[in-house]
Amino acid sequence: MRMTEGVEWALHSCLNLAWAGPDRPVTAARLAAYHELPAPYLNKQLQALVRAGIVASTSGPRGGFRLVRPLAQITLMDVVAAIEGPDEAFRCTEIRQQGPGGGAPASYRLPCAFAHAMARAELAWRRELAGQTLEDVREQAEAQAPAAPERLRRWLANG
Amino acid sequence: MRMTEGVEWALHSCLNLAWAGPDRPVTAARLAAYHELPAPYLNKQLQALVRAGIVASTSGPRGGFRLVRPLAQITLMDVVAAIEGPDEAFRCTEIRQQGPGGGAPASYRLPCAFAHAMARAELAWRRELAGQTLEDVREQAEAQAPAAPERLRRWLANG
DNA sequence: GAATCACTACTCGGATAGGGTGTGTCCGAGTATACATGG
DNA sequence: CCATGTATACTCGGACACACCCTATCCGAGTAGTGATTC
Repeated sequence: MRMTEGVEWALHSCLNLAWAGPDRPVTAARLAAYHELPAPYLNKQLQALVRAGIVASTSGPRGGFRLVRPLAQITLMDVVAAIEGPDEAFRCTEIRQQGPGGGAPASYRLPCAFAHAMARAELAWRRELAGQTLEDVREQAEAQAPAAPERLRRWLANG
Repeated sequence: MRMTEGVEWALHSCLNLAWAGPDRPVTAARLAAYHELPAPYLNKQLQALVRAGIVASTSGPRGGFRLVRPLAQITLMDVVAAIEGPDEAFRCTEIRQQGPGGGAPASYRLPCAFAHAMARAELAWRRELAGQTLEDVREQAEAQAPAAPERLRRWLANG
């Protein structure tokens, strides 16, 4: 089981957008260059964030992306769902119904016990993701590197 | 994010092995036929369970697979780890260190705040998986379909 | 009749191809800006 | 000097190839059973 690379990019991009401030949008090319990421592909991930209503985009000169709401109102779950999609990791294909092992169809009113157990675990995962906001992460990140926000702003201004 | 199909197969196979009883091993071909699965590929998954020490294999005539320990001592985490591998879903590639965004290396003693947050969620997921044994699932499954174990044993005997 | 040996059939195990999803890239639609032009 | 229309440059957005991992498969190594053979 492996999560898409784009999730990490989207998370850092959201944090960078918050540090950049709401004054003017930041283009995908700038966000990508700041961490040496392929710009068109990061653009693709940002589009997913737009569809999820996390960031907003502006076309044309002086356009770019900006956060729609403050970091405190963006959970990790929001970003993961935006990039990875809403599907669950474990998808029960109901093999119990196939072949000689599949008995009377009346037994299949209730969901597969394995699927239920796996869903329970995924629920715990989602709950934990939904309980942490990007604001929490920002505080930790700034405690580790207090100069990071200012460095980003300078780099954006001088570019 | 998507979990391998083989996890579902491995889980049902373990349950079927428990229902078959410890008297004699069951071949991969029989286990596969019972749910109309591709036999060679299921064999591959069973090999992973062997490497993980969950089932044991016997070669030659009257060979096959059998459970090493009772279902109560096999957690969902054991099976998932055996099939999916030990790697975490979210793998931090430390993009924060790349490009102009990467500041002084001294800031990177501590792990990335995003990676820490994601790891916390995955820990909750793993904890939930480790808290449920196959015995728990067996009880639920037999409550839903009490005839299932006997049907499997009959089918194995008549095959 | 019993033990031994070789043969056979059967099973797992790892090495080998194909398909789907993520990864990376490109070009076109749309817009704010800047400039030239006319009043 | 100011308003207007136009051309321009820049940005996002979706459509297009490539690569890797999961899926599916095959054949060889090893083993238990079986039968013939010999003492």
